[in-house]
Amino acid sequence: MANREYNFTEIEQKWQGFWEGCGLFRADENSQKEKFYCLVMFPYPSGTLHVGHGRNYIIGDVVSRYKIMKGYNVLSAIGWDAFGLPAENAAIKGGSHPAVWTKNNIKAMKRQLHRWGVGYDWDKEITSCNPDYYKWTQWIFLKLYENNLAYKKKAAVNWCPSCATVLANEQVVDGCCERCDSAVRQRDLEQWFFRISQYAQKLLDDISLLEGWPERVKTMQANWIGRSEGVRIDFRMEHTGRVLPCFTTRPDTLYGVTFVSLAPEHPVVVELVSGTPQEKAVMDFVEKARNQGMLERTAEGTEKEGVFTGKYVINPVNNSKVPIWIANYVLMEYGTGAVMGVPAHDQRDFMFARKYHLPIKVVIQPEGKELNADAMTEAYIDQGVQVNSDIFNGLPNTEALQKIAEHIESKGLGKKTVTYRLRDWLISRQRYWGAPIPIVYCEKCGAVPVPESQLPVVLPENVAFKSHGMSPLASVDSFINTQCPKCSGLARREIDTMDTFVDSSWYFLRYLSPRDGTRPFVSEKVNTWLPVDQYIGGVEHAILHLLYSRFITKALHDLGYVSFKEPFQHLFTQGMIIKDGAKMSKSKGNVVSPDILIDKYGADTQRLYILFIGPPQKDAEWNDRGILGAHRFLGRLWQKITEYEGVYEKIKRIDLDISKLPGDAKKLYRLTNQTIQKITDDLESSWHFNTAIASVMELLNAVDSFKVVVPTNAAEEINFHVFRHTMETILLLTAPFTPHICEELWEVMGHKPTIFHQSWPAYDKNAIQEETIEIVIQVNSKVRSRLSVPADASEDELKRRVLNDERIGGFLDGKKVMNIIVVPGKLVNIVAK
RNA sequence: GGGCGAGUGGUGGAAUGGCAGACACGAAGGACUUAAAAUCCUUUGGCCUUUACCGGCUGUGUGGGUUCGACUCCCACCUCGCCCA
Repeated sequence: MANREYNFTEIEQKWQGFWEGCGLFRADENSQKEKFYCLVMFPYPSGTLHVGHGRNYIIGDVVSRYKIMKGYNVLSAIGWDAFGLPAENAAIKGGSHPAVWTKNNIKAMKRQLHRWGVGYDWDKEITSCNPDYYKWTQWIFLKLYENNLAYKKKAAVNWCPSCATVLANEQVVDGCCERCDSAVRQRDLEQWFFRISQYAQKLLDDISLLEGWPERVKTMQANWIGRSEGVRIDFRMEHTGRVLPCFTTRPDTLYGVTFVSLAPEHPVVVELVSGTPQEKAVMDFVEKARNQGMLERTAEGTEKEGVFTGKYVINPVNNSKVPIWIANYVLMEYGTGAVMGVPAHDQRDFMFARKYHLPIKVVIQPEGKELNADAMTEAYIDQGVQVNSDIFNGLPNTEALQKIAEHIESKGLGKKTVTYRLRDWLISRQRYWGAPIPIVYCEKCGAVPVPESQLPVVLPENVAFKSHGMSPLASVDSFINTQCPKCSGLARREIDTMDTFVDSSWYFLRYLSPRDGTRPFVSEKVNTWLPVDQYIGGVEHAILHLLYSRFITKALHDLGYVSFKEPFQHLFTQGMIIKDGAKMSKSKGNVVSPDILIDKYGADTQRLYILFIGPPQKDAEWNDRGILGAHRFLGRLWQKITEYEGVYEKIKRIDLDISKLPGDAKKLYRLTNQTIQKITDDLESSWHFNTAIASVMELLNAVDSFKVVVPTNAAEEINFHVFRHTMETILLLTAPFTPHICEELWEVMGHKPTIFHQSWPAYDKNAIQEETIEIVIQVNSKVRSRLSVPADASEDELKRRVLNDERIGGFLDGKKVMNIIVVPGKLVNIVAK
């Protein structure tokens, strides 16, 4: 029989069109089936996709197709995280307008997604830079603002003096501007914030609800939120008697305080030194520290530096007078911006004290050795017993920690406090290509929110991009000048735009009603479809995007818009594809383009290789030649099935019964059923696509040595039945990975499309059990022989046969059998001396 | 410095207490071909032994431990990656 050629280009186009036409991925609103919301992180349209990106979409597609076959009503949608800096940078460099640049990239990437054969409900496509989307991003801002979850305050921003512009954090590379390399300074500007810190405890507590999340992502989130319990201790300033609150997690070291240090930004600094001899030195230091940048200031290797203010505070528990210093390693953002210095028991304080010759006082002695302040070379931070601590002497420090905290609180000298590392979310960007913040400033009324009826605040298109100076919006008069919604007087619009993480923190709600012009999302729909059953994306979003999305969901929940507390039930983080030892990136020049490979081998080959390359949660090294193995497998599958094209329809179907099959057929039929079990297991439990594919390859290898011909007698017909069953099973099991070829071959085997409306194969329970098994015989844990026995052989039977084994006899000569260990179904180990 | 993850043939990887290296890639040899590609067959961790078969030893970053038995569990260490300081 003449085989057809495997023309993957033609086949892939044919089936992509077919699925689109039959609406395979169109989620059914009225279905009785159980819902399954499968979500991949929507891409930033940066240009074109490389094979590393592909992993995300292909995994998502495998899950969607598998769930469709499992009988779920699947929702799988895609969109574009389309606001962002690269588009604007391209415009500044003299390229096209961000809108055009973005639109072109979306077009290119959409084509790539189609060519991979990944299926989405394209009717639900959303683009975050379109007014019909960002109108609702602005709506969310207003809701947060109305509920005191959005506010404005002065905050330090990154400022490049040479470009005369504000920089986003990601534009600051090693403390310098990414464009001109000049040192970035901190500058105070009015900034918009979301009050995520108000949700710190809920975000922390509800991590326990995230059962389907990787442990490490949950740990990263918990660390980022950074809850710490401690005590606010009110020191009094000697010269005024006013309170200077210090936060500490170690109240047990309170008697060891020998100085207090303030953050350079601390508001009390100016009044402490103004008009004093220290003023100049202190203010110079403050200026220097502020230009140092947070990261550098707190880095372990950085020199701890400080300056004395000339003033003192009184330690409330022992009335000792200690100097107030300013120190670069103290941050205003943490605690109260003032910390007590305990050099004997804190390493940074220790280094600081040694540098500036401040006293060191030991208050915790370790068990069994004597600390001597003068002889110490580093701080003692571990546990011990209190000394020099008045009424707390002799207590273990862990106990004293509680007692001193209670003592402080009962005497009104401070309060037990919980602090979080999590800061409020700074959402304003001094940038053009983002959703405008819907606020206007009126001389009479102040900051006034734009009423919902006037949304969206449309981003003007006709603007000039300059590499220097303010955001392009600052010079668009028609945008800036407006009427106050309250008093109709003259007003100016806010020119800052929103962080793109705001756009992406709610897009999964919009997929359910992407064209609804009256509301951001339909509560009944999102309450039905969410939480997302499976979220798939890169681990690089483990903190920010996922935390922001959780926050927005919780805020919407508390405001009564959604009924669920968490947006994502299960999270899967796929590993990166590495090439030449590095992450694929344009700048490194190590990207592999999917288009060339699809032209040469087809999308199915590429999908199969990406899935076969290794376990998907781990990083994997790309090998250009490795793809050949995947292509060969598909070629052999094609060959095997098309060889009998036309025969399948002629042979009547019968039910197979393993007990009636001859030897070879029985073996193949059993292996086929075992493979169904193995693959289903791999997909359900661990997502080990690589081993799933390996076992299909093994099955196909087994088919190679199975004798099958176009049947002319009853025996040949039995074999053909078994062969057909195996090949159909292979197609069903492989369809989620390589959908086009499987769909085509399904048709070749005489079926009507689509294979995805077939149910996932179930294995024949009678057919997976082996009749005879091979038992390994060990002598002193070394394999010495093998034995073929019935699967149900008893332990005694095994022992008897093993000891009678002729090969084993030689190894037991002159030895005494001490013990025989039998592992049923696996091995027998004879321990002999 | 802390937390988490990883370390297995020439390469990607498999095995989560029971035959280490499944399945692939690459390589070597062979078949087909005028030739090449494609395809198919055989071999393929290292060392030793043997004409050959059959064998033996050794081997999962390093060093200990638990166990009849350890890539797998425990302790210490080294290297790399990520996150936090």
